[in-house]
Amino acid sequence: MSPAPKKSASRALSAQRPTIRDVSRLAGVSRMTVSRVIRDLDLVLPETRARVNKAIADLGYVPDRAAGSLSSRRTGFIALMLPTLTNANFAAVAHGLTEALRADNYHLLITYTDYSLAEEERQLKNLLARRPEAIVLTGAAHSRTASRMLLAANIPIIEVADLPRQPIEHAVGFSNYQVGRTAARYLIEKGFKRIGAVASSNEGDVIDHRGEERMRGFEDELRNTGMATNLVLRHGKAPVSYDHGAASIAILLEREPRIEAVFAVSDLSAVGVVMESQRRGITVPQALSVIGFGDFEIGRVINPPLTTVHVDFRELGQRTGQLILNLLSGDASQTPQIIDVGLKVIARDSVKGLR
Amino acid sequence: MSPAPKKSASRALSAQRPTIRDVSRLAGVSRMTVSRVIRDLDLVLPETRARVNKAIADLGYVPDRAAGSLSSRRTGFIALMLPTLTNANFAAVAHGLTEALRADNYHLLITYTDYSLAEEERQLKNLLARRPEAIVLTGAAHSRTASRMLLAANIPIIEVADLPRQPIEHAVGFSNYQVGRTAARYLIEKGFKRIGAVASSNEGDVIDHRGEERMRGFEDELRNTGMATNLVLRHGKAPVSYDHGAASIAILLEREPRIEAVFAVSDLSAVGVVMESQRRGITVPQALSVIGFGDFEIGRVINPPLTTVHVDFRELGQRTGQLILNLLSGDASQTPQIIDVGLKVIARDSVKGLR
DNA sequence: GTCATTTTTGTTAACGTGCACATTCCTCGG
DNA sequence: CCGAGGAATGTGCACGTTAACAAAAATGAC
Repeated sequence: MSPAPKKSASRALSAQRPTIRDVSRLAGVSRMTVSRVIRDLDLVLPETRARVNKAIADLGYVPDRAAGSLSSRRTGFIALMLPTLTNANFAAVAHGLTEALRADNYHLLITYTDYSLAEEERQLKNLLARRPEAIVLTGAAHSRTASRMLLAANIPIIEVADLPRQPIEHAVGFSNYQVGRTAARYLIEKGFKRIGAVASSNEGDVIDHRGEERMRGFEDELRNTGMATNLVLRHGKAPVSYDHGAASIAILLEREPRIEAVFAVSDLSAVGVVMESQRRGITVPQALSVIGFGDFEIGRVINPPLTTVHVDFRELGQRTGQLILNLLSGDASQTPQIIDVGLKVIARDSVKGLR
Repeated sequence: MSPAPKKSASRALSAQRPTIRDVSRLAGVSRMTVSRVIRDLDLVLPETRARVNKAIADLGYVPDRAAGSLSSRRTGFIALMLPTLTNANFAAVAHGLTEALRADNYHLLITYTDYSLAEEERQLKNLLARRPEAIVLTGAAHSRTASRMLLAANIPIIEVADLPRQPIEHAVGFSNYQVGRTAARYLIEKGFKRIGAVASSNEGDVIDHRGEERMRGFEDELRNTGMATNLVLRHGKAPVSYDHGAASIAILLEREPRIEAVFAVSDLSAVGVVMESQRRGITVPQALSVIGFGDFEIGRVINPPLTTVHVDFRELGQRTGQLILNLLSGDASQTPQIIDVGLKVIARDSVKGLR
């Protein structure tokens, strides 16, 4: 007499999370209609829509995007791979990207590699399994397998921050090489003769390729102007910090006490240069001029305020987001886009006006 | 004679992304065996495993976690909601969390709310549709619907950073109230009499609830010691910054030129206080002592270095990650865990040693 | 050599949704 | 009052994987 325990019966236990089917039953419509209401496809009669929405609210139904993704073949994920989040500029990229993508309800999948290529490869593998619709990463260097995986993924690839000489596909950023040249030019035009620079070592397992590009540009500009590059110092491990700058300027001062101006590969390092100099009684900018890169908040706050090469990373993120939206909506030309957001020197007080 | 065009035929177009089925055919095994190889379930004969791995490599197969999630009912996502990423401490939490979760191959789903409750609610809805297995968010305040959604999700909820008086479930953090009390106690014990504080306004649409807690603690400690609280200033909009500190100290100096010590709700603001004071010829710490909160890098770098209340956010993230792993592996007690990671004053030179 | 185990592999049926198409219902011109 | 055409809703199946169970093959104790 008692009915055989059917599967549908056991499913009826309300402990289960409600599905679109439960909503459709309660509202007395088909699953498809519920799906339409959820996605706002407005081919639904207002009263039907209201009934469905009530059912959704009553049941506390939350759509399952994994199931939706599987069916529609669109995940709504955008992958973002950064070297670290503990860097205000990279954080700003993430911020700008989010802003641009928020309206279209894309979800950012953020990972960071701690500047390790091996980790990048590992992360990438995991990331691709989530089927992102586009992938954003910092340019410069990737492992062989990483590059292959990227291309095989067959989705838009956008390299950001660094503008690589050979972009994989699209790129939004600035030229680190130009940063170096610009900084050198700035110091040269101010009339300095004994010009130095500090960066991390370009040997070892963790290499700051972006910083190294800046150094290359700096050295090239010095050479092109017929100036010596013997005060361009590579020292210590990436990522550079306050302590790195302090240690580096100590070395440089020993090598050439009459050094006039220094470019630091990052503001963080530049601040260390300034502070250590002051500690030794070398006043900035009277006795030593310093220019950094990145325009970190810290540079605005120290005394004297730091002259620096500035890139708008937030805008960089936003433009990347817009590019992605264009690419995915399909109305953009599919030819690789290379967008240079440019850079500029922000003159504060840490560089003396010789001229 | 010609076979009817079966569906399987059209699928055979190699343009399609390979699935586990393609791998299984090429390797001459069942899909299940491939699945086992992928997930490293080691009930597979080494030679079979090798054959499968070769097929995977040859096809460039990448598993689809959305399909896997649907089937296994485990997404491997951990949701993380922060007010912003543009804050070194929150970034450190994300960093610590990632480190702890990396080994178990969980994937962090990071969003930020820009300190807006409405945005938090919106984000949360999107997040829950991704079926995270746990959700980490900054404590303090949530909207009514947000709280309801959180509870209905039926997954571990961990509030971090702030230790709420009424945690939703688990919490890992420190007491902002204690920060305020500790700062006040520190200044009182140094022997200062005219003690002030600067924070953002607690009125308006964007309220820094955490900062307000610090202020409450600070005021309570002053009151408990029988001291005046008329120099506790709430001014301007959250989030506070360098400029906020500068503007605030200007107001306080007008109110009471003989003010001896100031607690700033954040190091960023504290630095502004220091700089603006110095600009006005008020030396720190001789004429004015300053203590901040957060131990941001900037505080280590300014002159004089900033005394501050420090919390180890990276460790906080790591311990949160460990808690999650315990909770999800099921061998932890399921009773709500409240973990206080503590705090400490880092004495530098911005507070004068009266005693 | 037999049979009970253990190890390895396979089969079937979900998981929850959206696409493509089909159906029903309504409106309106003639 | 009929039928064309559009608006609103419904049906069946596929998306790619894994859990649960079943079967086959290998191993070993006696």
